[in-house]
Amino acid sequence: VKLNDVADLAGVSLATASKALNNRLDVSAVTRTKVLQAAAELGFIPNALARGLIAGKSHTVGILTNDLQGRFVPQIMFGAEVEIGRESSTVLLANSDGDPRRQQHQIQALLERRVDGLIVVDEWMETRPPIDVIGETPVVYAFGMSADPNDTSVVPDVRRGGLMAVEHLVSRGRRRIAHIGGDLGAYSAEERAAGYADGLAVAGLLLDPRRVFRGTYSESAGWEATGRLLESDIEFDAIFAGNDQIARGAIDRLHDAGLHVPGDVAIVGYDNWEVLSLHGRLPITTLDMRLDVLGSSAVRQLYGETRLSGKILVAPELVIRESTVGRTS
Amino acid sequence: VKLNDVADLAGVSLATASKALNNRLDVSAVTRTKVLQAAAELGFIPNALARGLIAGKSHTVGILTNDLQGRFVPQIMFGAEVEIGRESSTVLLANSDGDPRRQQHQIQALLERRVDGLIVVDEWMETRPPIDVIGETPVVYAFGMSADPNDTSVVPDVRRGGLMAVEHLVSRGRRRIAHIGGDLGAYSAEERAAGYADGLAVAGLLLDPRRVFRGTYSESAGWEATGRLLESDIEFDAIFAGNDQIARGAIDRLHDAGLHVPGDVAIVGYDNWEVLSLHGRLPITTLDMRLDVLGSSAVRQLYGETRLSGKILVAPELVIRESTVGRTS
DNA sequence: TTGTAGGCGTTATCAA
DNA sequence: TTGATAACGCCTACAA
Repeated sequence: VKLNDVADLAGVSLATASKALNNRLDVSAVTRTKVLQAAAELGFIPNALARGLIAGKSHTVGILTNDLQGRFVPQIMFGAEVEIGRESSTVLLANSDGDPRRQQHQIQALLERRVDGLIVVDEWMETRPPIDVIGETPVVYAFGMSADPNDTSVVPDVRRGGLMAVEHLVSRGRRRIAHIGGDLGAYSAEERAAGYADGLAVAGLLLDPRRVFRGTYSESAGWEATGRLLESDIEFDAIFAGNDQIARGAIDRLHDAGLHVPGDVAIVGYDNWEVLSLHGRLPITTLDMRLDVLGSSAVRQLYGETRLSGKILVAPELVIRESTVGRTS
Repeated sequence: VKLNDVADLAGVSLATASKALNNRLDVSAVTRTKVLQAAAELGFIPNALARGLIAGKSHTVGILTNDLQGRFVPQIMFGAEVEIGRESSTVLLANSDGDPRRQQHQIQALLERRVDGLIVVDEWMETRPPIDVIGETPVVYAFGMSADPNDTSVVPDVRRGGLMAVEHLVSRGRRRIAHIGGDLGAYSAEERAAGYADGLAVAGLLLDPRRVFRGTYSESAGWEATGRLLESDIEFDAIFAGNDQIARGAIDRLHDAGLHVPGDVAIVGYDNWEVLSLHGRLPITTLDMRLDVLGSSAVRQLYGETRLSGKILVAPELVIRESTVGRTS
């Protein structure tokens, strides 16, 4: 069933039917009603391919990722999808699963479908080579950062998050704040550590290197580093953990040592990974990167008149839970 | 740059250029090379909208979900995306976020774009009303089950998973196997409990109702139920947990009681949620629902000649880890 | 206010 | 083996 059929049933011309359905002004109210009725009766669904062919655009945005299963990508996609829907467009999804050859295929497929723009979403906050697009299609990077500084990359402000974590702990009266961070060399981990240093500086506290541990982003790393802290003679009344897994490991270790969280030691995590931070043994105060906001920002960059170059930072949000403000604190 | 430009540069007609690029037989080798060269030189990208307009299909599958952020949906999408790529099609993604009005919009948008089929992915394994599609577009449900038995629904065989869990524990010499299950009334929880009963029956063991606990799918539920088991005089040497969160809660509780896992009590979880099952304090033996397989099965149903009606079950896979075969067991 | 006709980029059907 | 030409379904000047 096509527009022609609708026009026939309504007893008008193809052109008039088109105008009526597209809410154009130069159609009488009676005609419009007739056409709408006919369309409804026939269950008419306009063909977006034909429309797109004429318009030269598809009302479609491509999202290119290489890790659908990660924990960050889906959240970013969520935010992006909402914003794309707001532009009455839809999402064309392509996942390369880390295979560059496959990715090139995917890009081709998306360009053939004439996406209005492309969002490249990484699972890791690292600098990455720009993708290879021929033509004018605008591209925005999300979470991962393009190596080309002229590209637009939307990323979480994790350094700020480190600062906020420390500020919060200081506001809870903590002064001897340790840091158990993630992988050495990882951008996100370095930035969080830098933010930690910022926070201490702002509070006028000395950064004691013996209170800083760096390992992997895992429970066991948090567990072990906390163990070493306990075994040493270094005093500490709070830990800023590089992520919620580390935080969970730290909490379990403190608990096993008979210490109370946050009574004896307050904990701040990062990522707000709810299975750990909200539904775990003890709800954890943590920094939410607002990946939904990040996703929608990326889309707005795509649609905006002027695309900013370089990194666009998205502020995190501190989510306060019992690991810093428990009743016994 | 369009096909016409390529034809001009190659010095052939539009029709010939088309044939050359589509690997049709009736083109001389020389001409084909000329055309391919011209296309490469111009960076020609065929317009899929024009193609789709003629073919009447878009080489695109719609994935409709209402919870992008869940932990099951992304995995299912992953499997589906791979399989859809294999058919050299792409994914049109739409997320209604649980809003029925929005969902109707999304369906409309996907149909307008002439998707070749629709996959409806739920975050919960529950019976759900079929979606309202006008026209011939085939629909397959994944994870959630359509209330209409004529529809095709691809779901994990969780009952079988319960059976496999018990069989595994029995094979490890356990005889007094407790079950801490998920929400009463939840399909997945009921089926897992039924599988637990199956497993005991197969092994010739008596189902002691005092060894069965039902609560929520949470760490705290696992923690508490295990506590009650410990406080009672009921003997148990293993727990089949309804999911990995419950399993983790149980493990922590046993640990706090000074018991060894799996030495004193072996634990099997469900879902293979890796943050808990693999990267947690103790790697957990668990059942993986093979959601990637589920996703690709759904796609195969869509593309297959004959679509099966009713539930299509996907077998789970037992992932053996230290919570049942630790060194001290 | 309505209708006619041309065109969007491609493929497919015929003739040449 | 090649090339005109008519679709595909819709939108939009422009004419009536």
